[in-house]
Amino acid sequence: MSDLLERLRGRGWRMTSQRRVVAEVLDGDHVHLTADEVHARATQRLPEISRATVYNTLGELVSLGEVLEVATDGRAKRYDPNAHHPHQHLVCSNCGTIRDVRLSGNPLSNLPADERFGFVVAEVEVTYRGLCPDCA
Amino acid sequence: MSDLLERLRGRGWRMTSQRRVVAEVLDGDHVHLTADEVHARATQRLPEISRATVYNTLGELVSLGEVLEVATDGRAKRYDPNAHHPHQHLVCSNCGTIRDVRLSGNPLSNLPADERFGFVVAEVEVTYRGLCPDCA
DNA sequence: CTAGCTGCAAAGCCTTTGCATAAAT
DNA sequence: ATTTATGCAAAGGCTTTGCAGCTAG
Repeated sequence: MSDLLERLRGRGWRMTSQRRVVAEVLDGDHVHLTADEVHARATQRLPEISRATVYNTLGELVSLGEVLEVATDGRAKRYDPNAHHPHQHLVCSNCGTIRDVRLSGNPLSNLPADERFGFVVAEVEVTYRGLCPDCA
Repeated sequence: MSDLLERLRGRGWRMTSQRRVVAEVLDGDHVHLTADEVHARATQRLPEISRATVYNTLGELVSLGEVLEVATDGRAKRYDPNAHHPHQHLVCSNCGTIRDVRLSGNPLSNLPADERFGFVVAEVEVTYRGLCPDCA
């Protein structure tokens, strides 16, 4: 359990009950919820919260750099609150489950400047695809 | 220009004019088209081809392992015909352009067996995100 | 007070599906 | 002849948007 809410307050983020609930639902380790799952959990605490607000809030957290969007082929995007600790993902090709892993080296250093085709590279995303223990 | 069509014939893939056109449009280096772009280009050669057929065909090429799906956050999926030469992607966060790059080492070896959480890992996907020369 | 967030409902984009017709082997 | 692909149109999932009203600061 990290301090997502505290960080947001510290950045002067306007706080509302909806935003607080979204941030609370999202916070934690190995959390990779879809927008719909976030909405479902938020609804348990705040029955009137709308899908639009969940989407707005998630979009904002992503812009702020406090939450990462994880694109999984075909399925709905997932949201990862662990944006401040670089990590990689193990994704199950069957059920879509995601697990965080942490590698030793820095994958960015694998791409020398002279192979970047003029791109200004900001981040690297490493995804291991396969079957999770349950599906294998 | 590789020999996608030849490989497909060799595998006993039932050939139709629609499928041929899709495979032709897709073939080549540094090609990363969306389904809609494939349809647009295919339509130039074969005006009656339907979107459904393009989607069906793309899905089949992916199942056959001849084409890779590239998920880009939010935007439509892109299709990469270069499935037989392992490579990584440089993706522009602004315009979505994709470029292939080839690293020296094998990224899979970066994840030791004891950090796989019981997953049977089949492949690694490495994506470098940043701004392309035009957008930077 | 007032900038800006919320909820609703409608629309949007991308993709899939069902079924009758057409074509490949 | 038989099996499989095609096209159409409709539906589906996920996400965004417009706007009137509400709320935090």
